[in-house]
Amino acid sequence: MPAIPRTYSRATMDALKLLGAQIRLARKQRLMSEADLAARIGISRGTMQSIEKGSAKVEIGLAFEAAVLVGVPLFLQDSAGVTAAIERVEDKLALLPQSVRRPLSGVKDDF
Amino acid sequence: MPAIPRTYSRATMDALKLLGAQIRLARKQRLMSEADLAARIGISRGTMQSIEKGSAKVEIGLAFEAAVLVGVPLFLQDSAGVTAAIERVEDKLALLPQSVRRPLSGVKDDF
DNA sequence: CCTTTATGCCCGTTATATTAGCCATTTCAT
DNA sequence: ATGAAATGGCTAATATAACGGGCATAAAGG
Repeated sequence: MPAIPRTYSRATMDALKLLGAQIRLARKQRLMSEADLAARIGISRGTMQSIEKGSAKVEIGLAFEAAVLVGVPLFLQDSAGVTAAIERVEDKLALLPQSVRRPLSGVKDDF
Repeated sequence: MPAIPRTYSRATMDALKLLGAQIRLARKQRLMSEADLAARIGISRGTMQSIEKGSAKVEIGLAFEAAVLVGVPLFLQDSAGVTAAIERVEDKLALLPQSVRRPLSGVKDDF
């Protein structure tokens, strides 16, 4: 057992729950059983259940695969905009210093 | 080694990459080091790096925590709408049969 | 009604993510 | 310039997620 059973913020758990519920809904709309979807992804039915239950301890890649496979949008509504969004973020990233570093004097922590 | 090194769809990897880049960007904007953010979440720096790298094999809960902590929006722009969205999805879910079942005859698979 | 299937849940085993720690390198503040 | 800190990448050890499999219940369709 973990010394401390790790906690998650409300926002995280809400997001997980939402994602899981969306997947479950979309799956049923497509008339797939848990076993069907699990097989498509290449995971066990148990893991599929964890995903739909909104468990925090599943591989993010598996959860995303499930979402993609049943048509639940990730982050952006249009999947076309994702690559563009990646570039945009990475452009901004390029403008920042490679390593962050607080000046020794006090700074404003937020913007 | 895994018998089969598991593959992920393009859409999934793009979403992962975007999430990671957004977290990295937001972290730097807040002048936090990898170690800072990792400590806040309660994870190792190595895992933090995996998250920002967009690895598919991190716990989804940890990745989401990182996003939340630096202010990267999950799925919806307004965090207020999340709970409402959950209810909406679960309402729809309630209207569907508890267990899906294909009629024996051919059905339209999509809507 | 009765049969078939989907779902919920549990357990032991196995695969693997996470960790702490370390070192090299880069990079920024002074 | 130079020193302190951030980042990148690696390792062995440990924690734990994912699996297979099984069983019970619910529920849909015939």
